[in-house]
Amino acid sequence: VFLWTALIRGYIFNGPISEAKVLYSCMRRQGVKPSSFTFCALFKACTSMGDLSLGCQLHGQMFKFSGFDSDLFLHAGNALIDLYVKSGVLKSARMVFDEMPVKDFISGTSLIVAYAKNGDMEVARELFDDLEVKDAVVWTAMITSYSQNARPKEALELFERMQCFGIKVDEFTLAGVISACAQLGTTKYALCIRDITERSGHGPERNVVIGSALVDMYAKCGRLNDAYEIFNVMRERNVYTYSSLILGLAIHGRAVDALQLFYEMEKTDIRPN
RNA sequence: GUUUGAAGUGGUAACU
Repeated sequence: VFLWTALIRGYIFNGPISEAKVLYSCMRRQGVKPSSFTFCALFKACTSMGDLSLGCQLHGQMFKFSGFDSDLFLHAGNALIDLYVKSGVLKSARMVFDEMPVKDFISGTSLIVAYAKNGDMEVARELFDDLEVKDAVVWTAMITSYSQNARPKEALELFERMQCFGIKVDEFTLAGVISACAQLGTTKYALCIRDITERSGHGPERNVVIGSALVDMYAKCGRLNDAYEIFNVMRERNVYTYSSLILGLAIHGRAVDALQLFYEMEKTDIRPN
């Protein structure tokens, strides 16, 4: 079973992936019992091929070989959840998750993001609260989910808790939090988050995402001079950066400046969308 | 005294 699984993985890595399926059939014909490692590899193959129905078949077969240690089943379960989430069958993904004796934040994060994208923040939050161990990724996923669902207060509330727990904040977290501050449109949070950003070492000079988010935030707060200041220190800019500042100028009655900036953008190789 | 094989990698910015 070790060799068969290794071979299947080889085909997933180097292709053609469809060979993984053939190998599994051969393996079964020879009476070799697949392990949790085998299923893990196969689910991964299904995900890259977009073959949901094969995944379902294998899911059924996996029950016949129960008796995997629960900590080994974790990996296969996560791979299966990944397949279901990416195939858009959230219900099946959730079923697998609920039936896993040992869960972790890897598939937990996938599910939280999937529910949040459906606008189901209550379920997402429930999953989040139920996770016994949380890392920076799942904290960030939950915070940006609130942010993306136009619930900035909850995003900031959670961010505060994250800091209390001493979880390390990175540029992904900051992007979501800055967006939340922009939605509130008040200077109160803006200055505080600016400070946190500076201290984090992910300043606008080097990071175009953080820079654009800050430009947007200041623009929404009506602090256009600060927005310009950020814009000017940025080494790299993109269509988000320009759009954020143009919009900020436009909604604060500075139409001429907005157009002026648009003409400047046209001189660069950044194309308007 | 030391050392041995295959597995899940999820979260980021504007407008609409």
